[in-house]
Amino acid sequence: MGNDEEKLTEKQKAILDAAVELFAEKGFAATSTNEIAKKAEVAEGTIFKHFKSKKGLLLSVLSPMMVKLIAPMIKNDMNKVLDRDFETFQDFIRGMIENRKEFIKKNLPLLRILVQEIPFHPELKERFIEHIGKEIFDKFRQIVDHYQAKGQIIEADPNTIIRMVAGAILSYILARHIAIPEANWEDESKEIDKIIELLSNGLMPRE
Amino acid sequence: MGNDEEKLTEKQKAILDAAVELFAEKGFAATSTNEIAKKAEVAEGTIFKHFKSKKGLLLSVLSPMMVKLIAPMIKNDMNKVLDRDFETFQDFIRGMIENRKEFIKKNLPLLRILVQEIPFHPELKERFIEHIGKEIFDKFRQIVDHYQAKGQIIEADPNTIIRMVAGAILSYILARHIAIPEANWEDESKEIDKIIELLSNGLMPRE
Amino acid sequence: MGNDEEKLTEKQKAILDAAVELFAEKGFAATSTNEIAKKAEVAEGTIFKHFKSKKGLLLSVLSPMMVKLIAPMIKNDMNKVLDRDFETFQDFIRGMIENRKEFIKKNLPLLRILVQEIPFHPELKERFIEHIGKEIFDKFRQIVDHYQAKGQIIEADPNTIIRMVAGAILSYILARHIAIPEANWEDESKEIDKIIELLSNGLMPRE
Amino acid sequence: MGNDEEKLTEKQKAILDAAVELFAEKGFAATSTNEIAKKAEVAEGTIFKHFKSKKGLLLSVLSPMMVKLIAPMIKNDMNKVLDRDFETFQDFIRGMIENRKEFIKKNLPLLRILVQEIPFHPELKERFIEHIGKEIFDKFRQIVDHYQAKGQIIEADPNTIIRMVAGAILSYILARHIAIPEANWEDESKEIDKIIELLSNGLMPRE
DNA sequence: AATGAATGAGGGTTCATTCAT
DNA sequence: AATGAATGAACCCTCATTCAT
Repeated sequence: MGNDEEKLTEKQKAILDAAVELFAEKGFAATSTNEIAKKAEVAEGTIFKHFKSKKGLLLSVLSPMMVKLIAPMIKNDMNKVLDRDFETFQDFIRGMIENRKEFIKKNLPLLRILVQEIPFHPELKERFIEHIGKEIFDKFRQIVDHYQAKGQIIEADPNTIIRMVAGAILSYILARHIAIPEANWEDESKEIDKIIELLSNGLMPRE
Repeated sequence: MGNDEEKLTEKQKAILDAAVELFAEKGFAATSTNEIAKKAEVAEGTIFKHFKSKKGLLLSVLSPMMVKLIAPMIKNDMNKVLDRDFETFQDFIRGMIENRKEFIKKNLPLLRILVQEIPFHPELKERFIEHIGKEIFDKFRQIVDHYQAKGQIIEADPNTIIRMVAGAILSYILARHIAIPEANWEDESKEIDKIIELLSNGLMPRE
Repeated sequence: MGNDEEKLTEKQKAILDAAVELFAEKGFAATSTNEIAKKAEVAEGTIFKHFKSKKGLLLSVLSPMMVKLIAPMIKNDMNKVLDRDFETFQDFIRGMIENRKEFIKKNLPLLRILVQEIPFHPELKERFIEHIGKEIFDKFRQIVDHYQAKGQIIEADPNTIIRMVAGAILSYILARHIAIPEANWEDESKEIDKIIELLSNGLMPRE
Repeated sequence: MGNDEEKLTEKQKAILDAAVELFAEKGFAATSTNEIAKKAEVAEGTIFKHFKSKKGLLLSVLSPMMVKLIAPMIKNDMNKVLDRDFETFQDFIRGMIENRKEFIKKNLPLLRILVQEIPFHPELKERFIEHIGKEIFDKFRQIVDHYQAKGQIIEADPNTIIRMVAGAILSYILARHIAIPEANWEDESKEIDKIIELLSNGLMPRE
């Protein structure tokens, strides 16, 4: 069920695509397998042949995105930090965002489903926290340590720092792409600059 | 349907309480009116006599909390700012949080339902944005202007500032009370101090 | 339950009126007591205080009309025939129609309910056939005998004659007042004349 | 939903049969889909898979009979009249009845349902009047014209003539097969003879 | 591998009726 | 006499899932 995209048949892909679209639009519980089958132009039985149950379909939908969103951070970003490809913490944040921007935009519906459904599926939550949240959190912590050691960021509680950074970025993504996409937003990289600036320098004027 | 709590009968309260608990636990779509009736120790028909439909029940559950969460900000906080009861921006944020802390803790399930269901109910979203979101956003903007005029916070884009503050606070609430309440957290007011400190001074050391 | 109209309270009348209107419009089974209560501006419980059950209400609605429609025929028409107030069979038919015209027009909804519901309520059917249908049929038969004896109508099977007359009149009422009231009809008494003419002289030309 | 009988599966036929029986016996509104399912020995869901809704089932029940009852009149009877297969108006009526006798007897329950439900389902009424009633009425009118031109029937208003004939036949069918089938009826063709005789010669003796 | 007819449990909702007030 | 809150059975319908083809 942890399908690598390459091994999927046309029908399987059609089902997954339809499921993503509908789960994101109406929520998992409010989407019927019948609707999915229709949108995927597939018989209802076919869904169950491939994914065993509706829940299995949900997991198959979410699994690959978790991996793809998280893995590069652990593999690449960390190394780039250690190899001094990111000289400053700001560079790191900008780089991290830049690397995921396209992926996130393409997979917004998936992210939405993940965020929506995690509270209702303990296995999902557990899997996410244990295998992914912790790992990424650890990596992030090491990165914070790294820049703290270099004296680039202050000696505050790393947890709070991480939450602050994550909160700033996520609240931006949520506001821009999900909550009020209809507002007139500036160019994306400018918005990101503003966030990074504020994050690093705070809200109070420097003397 | 916009019930003042005082006018509710025992049964109505029992239904609302049961609904809140179950909606928060399993989500709106995955909760059956049958379950609600059982938990409220009421006949299923009674629910529909009072709330017309399952969706009507959802609205009746969410309406009062929206009002109670938002109204005081507009009425009280703003005045306190103008009356210099909050000397600094930090004081304002601390005061605002302090005033809502109890309410939020008592109504966490309701907040959760609101956040979970808003994406799937356009009327809800509209009502929230139009009648509440805009008003509170305007107020907040005035407050930012006020402190910017006093030179207490930098001249950055107010939207970004607001998102930053809100993001920091919400990510704390989410992390502490919903996502990983099982982590070992420090005393709440200390955590709040850390957030405010970081928000105002930023992540980079002041020389 | 066989209420004489005089003894009814305001509420009872309101209930009966509302019931008549709704039963006629949507049918007995498809009308809810709740609707009746609302239209009668009465509490739902009140209906059951007075009429015991929904079916009881139906019977209370239909009982008086059966009596009023049928009784005069037995009491008056027959005597008029015997007293030679109706010289010919045609006079009799015209008189009978004339006497009931107003009543029927005013009570079309009731007639409709009666016709609609009789097939589904054996007691109703039985009561109608036993106590009313037979009596009126007997009377009618005597009348046919009377005019046959006078040589005014042919010696055919009285049953067939009665059915023919009744069929002609009813199909006119149905067509004009229920099935296609929107067609452009001639003046009512002219239509009646045509029916009587055709009934008595038949479809074939008299040489 | 306008099913040709041939294309129906066993289950579909069973459902339709059960529905006809129950609708005729208790009326559409008073028949539950649960009952139909049980009588058809089918799961309740199956009904809705095939007929979409209870109302859809009603339409599927009635549609084919409307067609089958009416179509032959337009196609065959008219031609027979023109081809002088029916020399007299009486022949025509007798032929028309004869041709439909079996069908009507087999489909009495269906006729009953049609008559009972038409008043409560505007689409049904409309469909019947527009697509069927008008067509058959026009045909019938042409036939009356035809025989009037030949001098076989009098020059009265064709509408009245049609209503008279239809009323006579229908009141016979209603009386014999629905209202009081328990009465002791003569042989059917004799009854028909009597009706035709009365229709053509009227109630008054020809000197 | 794929279908879609069939299932029956359970969904939200309405119902006639009761009963304390 | 009148109310209307409360009931729970029954309503129509949808659901995820199965299975013969």
